[in-house]
Amino acid sequence: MNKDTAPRPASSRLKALLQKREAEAKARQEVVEKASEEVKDIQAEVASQGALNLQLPLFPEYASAMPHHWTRTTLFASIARGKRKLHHRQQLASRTDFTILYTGQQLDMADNDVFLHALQLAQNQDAGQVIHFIRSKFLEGIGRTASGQNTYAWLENSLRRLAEATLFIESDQGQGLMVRLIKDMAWNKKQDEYWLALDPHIVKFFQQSQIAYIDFEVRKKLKYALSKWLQNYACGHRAGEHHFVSIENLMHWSGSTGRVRDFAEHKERGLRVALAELESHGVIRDWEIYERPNGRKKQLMVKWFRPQKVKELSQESS
DNA sequence: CTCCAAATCTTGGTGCACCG
DNA sequence: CGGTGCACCAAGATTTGGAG
Repeated sequence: MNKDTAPRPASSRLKALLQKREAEAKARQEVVEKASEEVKDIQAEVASQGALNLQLPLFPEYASAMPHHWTRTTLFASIARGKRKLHHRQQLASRTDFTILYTGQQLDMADNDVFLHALQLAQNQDAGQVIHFIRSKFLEGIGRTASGQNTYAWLENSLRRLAEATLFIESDQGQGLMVRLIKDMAWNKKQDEYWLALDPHIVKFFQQSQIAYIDFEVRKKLKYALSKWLQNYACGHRAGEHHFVSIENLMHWSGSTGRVRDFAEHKERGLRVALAELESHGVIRDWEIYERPNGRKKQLMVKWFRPQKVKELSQESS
């Protein structure tokens, strides 16, 4: 108690204090009410998302799709037979604005075909809805004609690989997400029936505008794994423009771990063969490998032009 | 359409001689 | 030495042929 302050009579002092507290309490109450309303709004929003009104968009005819970012990573790699690695929280090669930690067996371009075809089947459906398919039809859909146990065993293994793959994706803005490529699977071998459901979170990637549409009619004709990877990559960039990229980056992103010179210069495989194949199907044209001065060393670069209407070109050629 | 077994193919990776 | 062209390697994936 400080005697220097002029003490008001106890009653009026208490009265003033009471009024002050009441006002504070009222203000708090208002804040709480306002906050609870906001919480309700948020809950409603979350609930509506929880109900998964999200839909995978309808793709153009004959097309499947991949998010742009995914096409610039080694999530699906161009690897040789028998070179599949087992990853554990492996950071996949990608551009710096996007990181993926990957756990599971390394996926190759044939697995990519399976995933893309699953997306095709799931398009225009509610996210996470169950897709039903017959093995032979599915294989036909990805351009595999040979039947037999080996092929079916391969498809089953591929689906398992996709289901086992776990991705922790984070943008440079700090937004993160854990997804599986396939969320649910069921099968009945006697009836030759299979069901699978994609991870609804994947659909979020397809809600955004940056989607690479991949022409499956063209893709089925592509012979080389690297061609398929490059088709993804090329379709992840704007059509009607030239694209320039260092060959070293392309090599890393496509999952090749050999020598850059082999990747760039080999006459019977590698980049040159893949680019030539893509050009013959009208995906790209006017490609060129060139050198760019980069400090003391020269950097191997590649450029190409991607026409607007791949579909028309491919129809002309067929 | 499904299954089986064997033959063949694919493709990243490696070693090496050669050349300036 | 540094870069190049080329042959060869591994090892499963894919094809093939045939039968149920």
